[in-house]
Amino acid sequence: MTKPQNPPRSGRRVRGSTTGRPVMVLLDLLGRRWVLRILWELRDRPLNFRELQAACGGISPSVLNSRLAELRETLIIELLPDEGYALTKLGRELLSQLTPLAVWSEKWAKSLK
Amino acid sequence: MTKPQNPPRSGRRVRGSTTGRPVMVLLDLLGRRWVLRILWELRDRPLNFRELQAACGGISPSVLNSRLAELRETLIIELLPDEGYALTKLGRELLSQLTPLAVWSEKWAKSLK
DNA sequence: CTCCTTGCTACCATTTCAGTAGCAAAATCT
DNA sequence: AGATTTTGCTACTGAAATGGTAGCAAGGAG
Repeated sequence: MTKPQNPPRSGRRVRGSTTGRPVMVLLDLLGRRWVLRILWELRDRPLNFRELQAACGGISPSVLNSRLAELRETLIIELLPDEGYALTKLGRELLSQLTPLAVWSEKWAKSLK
Repeated sequence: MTKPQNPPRSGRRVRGSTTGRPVMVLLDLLGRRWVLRILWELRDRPLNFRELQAACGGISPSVLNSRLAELRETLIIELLPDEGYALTKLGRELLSQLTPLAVWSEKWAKSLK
């Protein structure tokens, strides 16, 4: 990883019907394709663009790039020169609230069989 | 709400690159448009189809219908005659893990300003 | 210089979603 | 009973998001 280059483009559009309440904005953000997955893949360590792309099973770079831009604008991840994309402090807080889902999902999977 | 009618169609396709691990399947499900929002709107009480549609800010009925079908197949919600769509026991467990996000989102919103 | 890696853009085919109209069945009214 | 309203849901079309591939510009290595 080499270029910390261009800063996040500002002006993220708020889609749909978020009434402006933070929880709605958050659900809206997390509900976008690949966002949860990206956070999940960054749980252990920073990954660079192509590592992240591979970890997400070959997500197309254009989509990955726009998701990363959105997550950077919202201060959930950051791009560290020579390290790659990493969760910020906020991002780690958010992820910590998501990790119980991994446990629950096991139980859920059993119910589905 | 009147017709408990046709049962959920089986055979939900697993999109993208879920490796089959339950947590991946879950993140994939939750990452679909409107899913988190639907769960959120059902947090207090069952809602019928049109109430839910209104609560989600006018989501188109075709999309709502397919999301509801998916959530029913995965046993997260159910359609109760004379009550409407409601979280199942599993669904309530899932939602309870999501509610801390509402608190966190307030803090997050302050950081964004 | 050449070769490789990396972040990212461009382009187009495919899928998904939005938005509206409206139907069939059940409930409600008269 | 007949008429009207409500409700779950489908159909259809245009718009938007995504998938998939190719490849560029810049930095590093040799």
